[in-house]
Amino acid sequence: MLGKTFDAAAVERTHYENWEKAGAFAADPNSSKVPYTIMMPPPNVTGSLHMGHALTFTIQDILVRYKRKTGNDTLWQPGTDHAGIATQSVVERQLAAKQITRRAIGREAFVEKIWEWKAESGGTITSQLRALGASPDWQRERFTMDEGCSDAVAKVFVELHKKGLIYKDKRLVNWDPELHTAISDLEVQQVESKGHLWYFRYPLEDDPSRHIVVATTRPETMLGDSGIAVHPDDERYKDLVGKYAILPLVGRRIPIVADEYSDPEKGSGAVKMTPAHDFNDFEVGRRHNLEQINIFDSRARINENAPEAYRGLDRFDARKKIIADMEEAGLLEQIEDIQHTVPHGDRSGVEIEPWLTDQWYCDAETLAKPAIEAVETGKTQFVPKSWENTYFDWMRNIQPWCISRQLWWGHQIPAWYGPDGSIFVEESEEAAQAAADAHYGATTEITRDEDVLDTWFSSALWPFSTLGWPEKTPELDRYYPGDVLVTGFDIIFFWVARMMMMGIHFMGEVPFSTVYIHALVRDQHGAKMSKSKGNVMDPLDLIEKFGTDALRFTLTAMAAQGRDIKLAESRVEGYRNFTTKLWNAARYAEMNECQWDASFDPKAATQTVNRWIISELAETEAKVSKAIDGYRFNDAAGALYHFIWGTYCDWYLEFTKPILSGADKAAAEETRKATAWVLMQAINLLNPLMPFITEELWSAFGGEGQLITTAWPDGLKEAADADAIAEMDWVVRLISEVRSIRSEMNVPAAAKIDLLLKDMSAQTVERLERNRDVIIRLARLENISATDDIPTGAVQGVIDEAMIILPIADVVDLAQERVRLEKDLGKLNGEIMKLDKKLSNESFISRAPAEVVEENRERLADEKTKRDKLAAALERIAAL
RNA sequence: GGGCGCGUAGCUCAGCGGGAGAGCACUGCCUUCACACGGCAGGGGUCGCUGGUUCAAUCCCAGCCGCGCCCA
Repeated sequence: MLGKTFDAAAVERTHYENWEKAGAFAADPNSSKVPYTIMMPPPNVTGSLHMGHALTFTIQDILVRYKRKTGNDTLWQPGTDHAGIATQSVVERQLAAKQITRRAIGREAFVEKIWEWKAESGGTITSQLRALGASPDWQRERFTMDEGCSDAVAKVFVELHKKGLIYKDKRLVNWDPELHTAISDLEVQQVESKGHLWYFRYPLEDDPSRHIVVATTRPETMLGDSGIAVHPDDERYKDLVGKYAILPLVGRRIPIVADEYSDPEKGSGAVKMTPAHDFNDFEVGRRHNLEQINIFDSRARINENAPEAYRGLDRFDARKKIIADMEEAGLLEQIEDIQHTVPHGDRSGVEIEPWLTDQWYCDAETLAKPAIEAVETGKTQFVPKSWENTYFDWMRNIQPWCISRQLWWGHQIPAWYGPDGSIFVEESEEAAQAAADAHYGATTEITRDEDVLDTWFSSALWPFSTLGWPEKTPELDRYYPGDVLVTGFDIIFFWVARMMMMGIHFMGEVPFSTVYIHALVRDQHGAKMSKSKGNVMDPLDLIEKFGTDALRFTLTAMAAQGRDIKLAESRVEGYRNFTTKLWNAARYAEMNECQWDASFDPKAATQTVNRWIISELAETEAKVSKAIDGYRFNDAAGALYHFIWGTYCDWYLEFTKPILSGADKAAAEETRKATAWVLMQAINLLNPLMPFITEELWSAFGGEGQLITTAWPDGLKEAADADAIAEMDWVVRLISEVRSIRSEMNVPAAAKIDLLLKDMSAQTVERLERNRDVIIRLARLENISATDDIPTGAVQGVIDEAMIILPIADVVDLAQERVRLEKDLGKLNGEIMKLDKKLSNESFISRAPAEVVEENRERLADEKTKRDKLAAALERIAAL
């Protein structure tokens, strides 16, 4: 016996364990079914489940569960990535609490500590994914730093290096002075902030009484200035180009050059050039052979390349001192308040310092070309399509990808150096040693590059490294390329772009044919969820409160393409109520001994009401399949919600109550079976969205095996019956009309009244006879009969050709009835006027498609019939 | 500055060339034998503004106003 409400917490764990035990999630490389592959973008091993995860994994899970049911051999490849900076920071903080630094214990011991931590807490996110009901093939779970993935990384690095697509270069990088590592452009957040523009006077070499004024937002960088740029067309400075200024506080002689980079409108029109500390200056400096003077150490303190007075100062202290010193020297002309963006590291939160270092780069431009073409030619398609623009824009302007990081946690770069700096890039130390020995002609000591690779380098290989590449495994052959990559737009650059580049280069094929970009989950007011704002909703809290199914269904129902999700707890509550509704429908079926019979043949149903619900089910199945196939998850959720609540519960279960208790045993028996059968089919359709409650009900009703591996309903269309739909639609409309009149006329809910019908067609008479009991029950009637007369003071309505007459003269307030009829007539007349106007328009008749014209004619006729009947009813009232 | 997107019922959003929809909220009635996490009925919208295309525009196009995001 089912309990009064669904207790999610009580059954979720059990069903999940049963699925895993039964191997329901497992891909089967030996299967003859068509493979369907989703590569789970690996979450950070340090992470814990947030709303974004909940959405993205719910969507992936729906696709995978659906495809399993529709006859595919599915591989949903799970795993985690090692999240270089994030993970290293966590462990460093733990050590710092004990006053230990990583340098103090050394690389080997430190990395060991991280592995220990990973063993301890690395399972958090995966266990939370289980709580969400995600069904990836856990047996195949991978980690970006496990042996196979690491081998793939080494091989890729070596191969790309041999082709010249990976190289070492001295360039400016985004340096995080807190974490002491280079970071990617994508890990830099531009923060809008208030700042100042300081105007400095730099004296001219040949006439120290004259100055050129430069404006800067970063005075401390002047210590590294090696030039001044002005616009070639700027009349103010034309005579100064080619001359020299003397850098104050330093005394260096620096050239004044003409370069279009300088904007005459901005500041003074003259810009100081610090090629070692600004990306734009770096480019200008290259064009004019300006010196690159690095004035910072790795902590962004002034180094030995600056005058002694400033050495050792932190960059912000140096700024204050320089401003003070310039002012004292009379060289500070003015200070302007400005609004500008300042780059910050998204992990450390500190200001990023553009810094000149030796780093490893990947030639992303070359790798991007085929990746761009693959999307242009449709080998990979974005859904929604508009995201292609974002992808193209980034890929076409891609910069060399800095892949080295000054961390200890990650894939150590497979490059070794000889005593003279010669580089040996090989997959193993032995191979590098052999190469070095051969190079030097004698056994020579080599040392390995200290740095590790960007985490995204290994994530880029995920679609094939997890399948065993570079080995030619059956899995690689079968599951590559994958079908769809599901992710948020903010990750297009991180995953999509890089997986595309590496996949095409090493596999010769795109890694996935579709990229589905879903929304971001925001709070109910549309603000991004963040810890500092305190508006974070924890999916695990919601799961605990309302159940996993309710959370999943909420996210699905709100996952409309191209729009962010503004999530409020009340929505989850609303869909929790939906699970309760479904649960109670099942409880009702159970109480009425509606038992599941797998052999029930929907095509053989004889009762109109059963043929009708089967037809509605068939339409729902079609809608849900179409919606999931088209990544329109909200449509799938909507169709199921409407069918289960609005059709099955609100109407079907009510329609069939008189049959169940009626005298026709055969009809009752068929209806019992149909009730259970339709419920079980609906549960099957709902299963990908709400896996737990559906599995629970499936077993409660004795469904064979587990619902997760039960095939999607098939052949429903053949059982659909348009006549049954038309008939029950008429019944619904009749009942609704009677109820509506009763309510408006304040007929007490408990009062049973008579219903008279006039002018019925033969078909209506038949429909009435077949559904008499149901109509009496649901419209709360005493009796229904046909009539030719309209009793005095009766209340009237219309359904199609027939008049609805409720002889309740004794309780009717005539004035109220007049108001009701006039209101209805008003609406009808409005409609009729619009249709009349349209149909009397010559161009409409001649240019609109014939079926549209015909449809409008029919509608007009229907509305007029109804209007005439109501008008007559109103006249009769007036005559009283 | 460049790009993308959004302005539809009180709120959150579907719809996107031919009769304005949903959920929640709201109002009234109902302790009807599955469900008050419920049932029945109902109110509420010049579909941001202005033009254009069309027989027909919430839907397509242009401009404007307002809002958001991404990139410089």
